[in-house]
Amino acid sequence: MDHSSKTTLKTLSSKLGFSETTISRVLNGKAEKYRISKKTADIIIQSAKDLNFTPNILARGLRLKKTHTLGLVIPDISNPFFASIARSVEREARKFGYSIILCDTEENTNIEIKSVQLLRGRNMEGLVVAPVGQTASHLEDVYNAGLPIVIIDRCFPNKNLPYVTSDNYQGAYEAISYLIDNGHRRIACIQGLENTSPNNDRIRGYKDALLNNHIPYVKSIIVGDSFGELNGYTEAKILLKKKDRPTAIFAFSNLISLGALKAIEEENLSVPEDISIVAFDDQPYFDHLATPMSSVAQQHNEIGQIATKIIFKQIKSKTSSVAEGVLIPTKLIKRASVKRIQQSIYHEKELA
Amino acid sequence: MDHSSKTTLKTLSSKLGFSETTISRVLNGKAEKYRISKKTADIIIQSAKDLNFTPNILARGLRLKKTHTLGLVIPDISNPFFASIARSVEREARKFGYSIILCDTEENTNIEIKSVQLLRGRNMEGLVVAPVGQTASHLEDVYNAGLPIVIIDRCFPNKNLPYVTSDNYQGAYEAISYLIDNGHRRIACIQGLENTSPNNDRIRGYKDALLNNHIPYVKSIIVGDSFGELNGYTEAKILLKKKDRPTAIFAFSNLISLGALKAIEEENLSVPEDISIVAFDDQPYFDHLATPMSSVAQQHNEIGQIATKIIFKQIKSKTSSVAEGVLIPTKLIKRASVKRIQQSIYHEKELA
DNA sequence: TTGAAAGCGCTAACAT
DNA sequence: ATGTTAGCGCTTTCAA
Repeated sequence: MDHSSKTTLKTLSSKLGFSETTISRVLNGKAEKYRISKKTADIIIQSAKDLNFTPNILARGLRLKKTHTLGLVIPDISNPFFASIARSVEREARKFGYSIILCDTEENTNIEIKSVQLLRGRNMEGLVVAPVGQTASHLEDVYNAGLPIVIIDRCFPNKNLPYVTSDNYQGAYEAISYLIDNGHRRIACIQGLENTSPNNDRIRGYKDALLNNHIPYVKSIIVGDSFGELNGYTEAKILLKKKDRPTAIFAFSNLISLGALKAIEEENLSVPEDISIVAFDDQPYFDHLATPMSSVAQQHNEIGQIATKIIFKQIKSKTSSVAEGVLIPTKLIKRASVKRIQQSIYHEKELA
Repeated sequence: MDHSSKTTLKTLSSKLGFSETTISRVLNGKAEKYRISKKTADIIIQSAKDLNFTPNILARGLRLKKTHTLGLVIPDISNPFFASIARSVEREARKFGYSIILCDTEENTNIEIKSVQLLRGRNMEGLVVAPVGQTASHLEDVYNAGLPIVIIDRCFPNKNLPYVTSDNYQGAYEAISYLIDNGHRRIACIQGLENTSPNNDRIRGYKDALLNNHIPYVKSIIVGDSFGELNGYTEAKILLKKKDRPTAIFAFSNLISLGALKAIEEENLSVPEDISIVAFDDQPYFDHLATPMSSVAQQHNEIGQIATKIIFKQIKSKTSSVAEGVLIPTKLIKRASVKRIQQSIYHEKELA
């Protein structure tokens, strides 16, 4: 039943007769160091408890220039991919006594820029950023200004910025190889936001897999422009109505795959009989879909945890040296959504 | 290419020759009010921009006792239900220039208590809390101490605490009525954490629906103890092996329903032929499951948004008066997971 | 073993 | 139309 006015060092000081300094020392565990008598220390500690004293973090932060807070910037926290990552970042941070300010940028670069600025003003000790898009100078500025930062989910190859991402190239390469091994040749990609590193890397993996299997690459079969569900739906609709409908779709995100499924159902087609599908990013419910969905699983926990560790490393070293990049391996999960099909009689291997 | 040392009012003051006060005034849009000459104002604004000045929020917060920050306490941000809510809370807060500190309590009351304490120390202006469990005195203390707070997802009927939750009673009542209308009489509940308001209310809805349809209530058919996926799996396993296997399952959360589906598949049974199922809380992928899942949809956005509005109302009024509670209606979504079955020949209506 | 004083960066009250 | 002073609550010299 404490009064609503907060207890401060001053309160305690006038109550107990000791100086604020002494009280501060005791309450920060420095009693030993300053050889404060056990008796004094005990009194102070007890009294602090009784009066429900909690230090004002603002004041401490102002004085120490330490806020014990990290900024977390995410394009969409309701996307389970980012939610999982947020969870592991928060947990890892909490382990070290740090809190998280969460900024959702709604996939909007302007909001992202504002958020980063806001977080700087709020004296964050570090930033974990899953950037929306194609631009990164505002992030580089931050890093160069000495504020610890780590990019997740994407990276900017020509910028000096630490990052943690899945090995998108490898993941895509394996997924496409798997489809090819099952006889697919007309494999469509429904991509996400163009000119972002995950998108680029996945396309590279796609192309290389085709190349290594002597399958010609047809540009028109890569479609789409966003990682959202709607994009998956719209693009799948169009793909399915094409005369030379693809035999397989590679969806660049879990949301895209959901949208594609909706389109497939609407067209009265079914997976995998009429069309096969593989999604990037596994989800817990993929096992229970009408047709269990094959996917490229990303290690959400690892991404968040390692990113946070990198932040702490920077905080400790206080040097924004040469940025390190970490690639987290993906894992191909084979489920029923991929059908083994007859190779076309025009397949060059058979012609040869 | 600014230097890494931060620009402060002092910096600007010595650079421009104006006092910190004047600069502060201009930069806070109070130039008019203090009749500061346009020329001066322009110089200051320009210079602030050039030197990339951002006010130190800690200092301002310390001075004004305003942090423009809300605490958001969530049991599991990777649960899409909470992620959606977090998103709408963040967005609503941002609209009013507020930021969010996110605390994930991992469904652990101790972490929750610590988080609330932490957030108090961090001078949050308000708390949005989705409590883990059955205890609430730490939350009531906060409210009584004058800190704005709103509970979401649950409520504590005998505590004076503002809350926003779905109308769990009504949602359950409708779901069970729907099952009954389809001929089901042995309807099992896989419940979440007991003695929490959503759980209690859903059970009340369940019982009343049975009662109004003259169906005897069998206690042993309500099982389970957590809102997680594992609980759904384990309890479904047991239910399915019973001699008088229920004809329908009412899963108290989206995660529970996922776990139940897994068990059903493992037992080589299928939905809805062998067993019908309805889940509380709709998810985007429910449409695409092996059997599209009937569900009681909750309005995630509304919950988050209204909760945040209530916080702001409290912040403005500065009185922790009598707490208001808001019930958000749910919506029953009928999909293929419910089968119309023959009524037993022993049904009392037919006997009568 | 303890305290006094200064200062982190900001804004509001009180001058002029 | 602008400046001086004080103080938010904390920690860290420096002093005793």
